[in-house]
Amino acid sequence: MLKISKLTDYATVILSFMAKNNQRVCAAMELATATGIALPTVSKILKALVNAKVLISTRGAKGGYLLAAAPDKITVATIISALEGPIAVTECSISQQGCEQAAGCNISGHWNVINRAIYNALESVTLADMIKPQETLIPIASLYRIENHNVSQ
Amino acid sequence: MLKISKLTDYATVILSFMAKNNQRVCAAMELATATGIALPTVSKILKALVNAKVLISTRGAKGGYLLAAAPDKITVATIISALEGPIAVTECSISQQGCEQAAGCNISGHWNVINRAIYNALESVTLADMIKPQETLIPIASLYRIENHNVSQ
DNA sequence: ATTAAATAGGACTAAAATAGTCCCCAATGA
DNA sequence: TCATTGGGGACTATTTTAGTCCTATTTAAT
Repeated sequence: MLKISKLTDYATVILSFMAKNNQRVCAAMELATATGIALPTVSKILKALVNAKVLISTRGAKGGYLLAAAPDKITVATIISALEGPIAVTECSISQQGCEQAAGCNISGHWNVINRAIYNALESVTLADMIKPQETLIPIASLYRIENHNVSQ
Repeated sequence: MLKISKLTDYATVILSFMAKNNQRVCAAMELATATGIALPTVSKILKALVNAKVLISTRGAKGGYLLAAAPDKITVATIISALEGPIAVTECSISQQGCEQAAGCNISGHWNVINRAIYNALESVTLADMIKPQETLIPIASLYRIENHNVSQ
């Protein structure tokens, strides 16, 4: 199904909340309450986002988390790779080792093309887009081919 | 990491082999030998591809599998959805139920845009592309934005 | 100084998804 | 009629993901 993990999905919810409250430090506890996600899980996600430099943290009393950049500078690609590592459709596209498949694997170059395309798609949507009301979007769809979904599935 | 499953990866290897031997019926056993993938696993994949109408099967002695269409009509999107179901980055993009996340989930529309973009990317590459020598490709990359990968990850 | 409120890091467990195998049935050609 | 080949589905094992918890560290307030 080629899906993102639950944690990544949560991350977008958390970050959307923070984007709406822009420039205010939020404690993990507050975010847990606001989103309905359990505190330990929220913490885990926030830690990952800090490591990926999507968030900045301050420790100690009155500490918490803050977006490291403006919402329109934080892309979905960034969020996904913060929680799941590099965006790559196959293992072999990450490690340049190539796979051990004996025969017929000269395909990796093609996966790279696909990866690039997907990466660009994910790079085209930002946190700022995500907190816009739904009507105002559909813009990037026009960047991509919409026609001929004709092969049966 | 947003990756396809191992089985899907195998499927592309198997289908590539078949595309190169186009218009010849291949038995599961032959494909297992040719690709180095275990027979039961190959069978499982072939069954899924038949169900998705990517392959046509003939039973009985001298039976086997055949591509249901020309390699340039079989897209990567089709192969992935044959093995993994509909291509959708989030659960909620499939079932229109919406998610149970209490607060702040008006995001689904945005995921749909992303799904569409990814789907089109996967739809742009066919089996025929995959069996081409690597030099001859990189075409669809130009359909997508390549610039500004500037947000840190 | 001490304490309370926060995050950091990492170990651990539980749950779910994926991969892989196997068995018995149905079809077909020799 | 028998050997060969696919069909369907159950089952097990493995791996990944999700979720929790514990201990240490930092900092503001008193």
